[in-house]
Amino acid sequence: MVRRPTVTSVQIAREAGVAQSTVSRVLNGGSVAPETRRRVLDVVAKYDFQPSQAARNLVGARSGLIGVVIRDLTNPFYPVLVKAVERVLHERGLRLSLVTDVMSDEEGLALLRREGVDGVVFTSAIEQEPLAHRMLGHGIPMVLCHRTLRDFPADQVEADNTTAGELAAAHLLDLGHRRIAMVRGLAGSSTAQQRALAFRRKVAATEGATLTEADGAYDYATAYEAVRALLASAEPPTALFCHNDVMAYAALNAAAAAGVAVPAELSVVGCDDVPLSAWERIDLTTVRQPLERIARVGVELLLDRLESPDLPHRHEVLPVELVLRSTTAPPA
Amino acid sequence: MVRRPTVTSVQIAREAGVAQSTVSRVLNGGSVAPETRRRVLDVVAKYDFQPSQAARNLVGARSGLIGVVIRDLTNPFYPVLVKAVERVLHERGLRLSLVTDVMSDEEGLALLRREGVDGVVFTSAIEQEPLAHRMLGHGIPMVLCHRTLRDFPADQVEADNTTAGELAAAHLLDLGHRRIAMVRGLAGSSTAQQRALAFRRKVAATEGATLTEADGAYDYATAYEAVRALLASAEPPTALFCHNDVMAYAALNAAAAAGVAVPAELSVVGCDDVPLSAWERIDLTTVRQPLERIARVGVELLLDRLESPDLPHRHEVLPVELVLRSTTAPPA
DNA sequence: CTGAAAGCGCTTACAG
DNA sequence: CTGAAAGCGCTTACAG
Repeated sequence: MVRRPTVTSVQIAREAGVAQSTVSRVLNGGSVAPETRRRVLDVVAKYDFQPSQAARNLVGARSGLIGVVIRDLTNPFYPVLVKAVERVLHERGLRLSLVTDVMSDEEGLALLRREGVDGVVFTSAIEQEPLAHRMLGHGIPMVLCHRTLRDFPADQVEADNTTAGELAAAHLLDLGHRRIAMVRGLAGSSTAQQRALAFRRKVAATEGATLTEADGAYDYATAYEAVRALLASAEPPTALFCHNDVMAYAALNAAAAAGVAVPAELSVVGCDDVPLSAWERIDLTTVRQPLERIARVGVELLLDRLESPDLPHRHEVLPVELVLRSTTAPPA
Repeated sequence: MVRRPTVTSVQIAREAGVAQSTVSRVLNGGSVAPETRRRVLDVVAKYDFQPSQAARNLVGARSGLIGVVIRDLTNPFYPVLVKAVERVLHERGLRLSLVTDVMSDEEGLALLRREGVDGVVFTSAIEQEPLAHRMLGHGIPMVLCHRTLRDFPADQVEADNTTAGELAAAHLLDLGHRRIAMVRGLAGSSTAQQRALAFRRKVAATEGATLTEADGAYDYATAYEAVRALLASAEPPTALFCHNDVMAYAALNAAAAAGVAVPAELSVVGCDDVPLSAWERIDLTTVRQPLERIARVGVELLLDRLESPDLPHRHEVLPVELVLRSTTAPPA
């Protein structure tokens, strides 16, 4: 393939009768005489000139690229998060470089390094998993956004997952449920750990309440199977806390498949409150995470750090709230 | 911010005792003596060297970047499409540069030009809208993927939307419905136009059948309101064809809100068949588009064109199928 | 097979 | 305010 011809700043300079460096100054806001600036901008407009990002990155201190590490884009949680991150980045004139589960951690890291990202918004950290540590080792500024890591030397933002677990437990216990189950999120994720811990503690403190747990890995299919098994057991639970909304949908669907009425025979509480959950056909009682704010604060922490690398690390915890809808009720 | 120090090919060369161009040859598969190659690769491995993509882009004929233009990432249709596109690109060693509705068309085009994308997968073409034409005008190779444009000089792939409209109409008519409504997709989109035309034709050919139309713009909220209005009319339809699944979900939810039983009082057919539609709580009868194949064929058409710019334009139409689930039944 | 050199298109000191 | 020049880190002919 032949490189298609592109207008460069040299050609703009020639046509405007100035030095190439003057074109650069006009575009980057250096001091230029008004008349000169006008002449240059006229030629820029004439060709709709767009300076090469590759050349800029090569010479400049920043690439304007921010890596965003997620996992499965088809989990409805992530598009909401990515969109919010993208919006904030775009407001600041930054671009997003997406790393998903289409590639391995190894490949993702290599890509972000080759692309020279200025920083990374890491949303899917897992304890005992080296990717986040390796990134930091390569000197890439990073914010842990949504999922966090204990004692990790970086800025972090997350929802108050402890309160999330407590709110879910308190709600189900207050309704009178005692045979309770929990479908956990991905092992090693801070969100699952914190929600599980808080939920367990609250249930354990209640006379006569029993808790069964299953691993749902934040995955629809895994959770569906886990709930199917729970409902088929000798003493099925009357209430279920799922660590995210997607697993709660799986629970609702598995219950429907098993002929178990929600909420009459089974109460279900999720966690996230993605838009789907408000649909009449779903109408899920869930703990709302402030997703937009998590994204915005995450990006802002990262940008602050790019400005001031020596700032002490910050760790923001954002409030959650229980959203009551129609998937919970007192036990039969 | 200070540029953080990065290992370059010059340093690799020095440490391996070879010329910098030899390092480049090792990495890009030029002819190098096995012993030399080994020495270089040892040093590359020692530092986990990643060559700068910016420098590569600046000098090379290709950037390895493919623009992917979508609109709303939170419409569950797009994550599926983007993921499929990303997977194919990754198999070919290419990266994706995402343009969404977070930015204007103007900004998106400027970005793709600055980034020097090798080509663009355009998924959201609209008739009477200049973005696709302007891209082509800038000499950017392009494939119209999913939505197409009449007489547009580029490769195109789409589902057989005419058959989609016919299948939906035939199904509802066969069930005995005569008071039928259609919620149209975005005006100017080929998908909405083709589906509408075929559906109308089929209904018009049926004695006694009437068709009411509403604009849903492929948007949940718009469709919800449209269906609410339809159901509140003096002679509400007994069957509904929505031009995509998201609008069908809106219809199901609006029906639930209005106390209209589906399918007893209202049959609903969608179009897409995204994973959600198979959920027990939704269980939507819909026309399946081969999304993965649309994405794969789209990327392949584009890559073929990058290899051979003078190939005649191809236009692929992929088959659809009706997926019967529980949102349709004979009228009461 | 290997090295020296040119050059991709910019930004950024440095002079004037 | 403006221009000439260096240089970012690579790939790609071109010699040898």
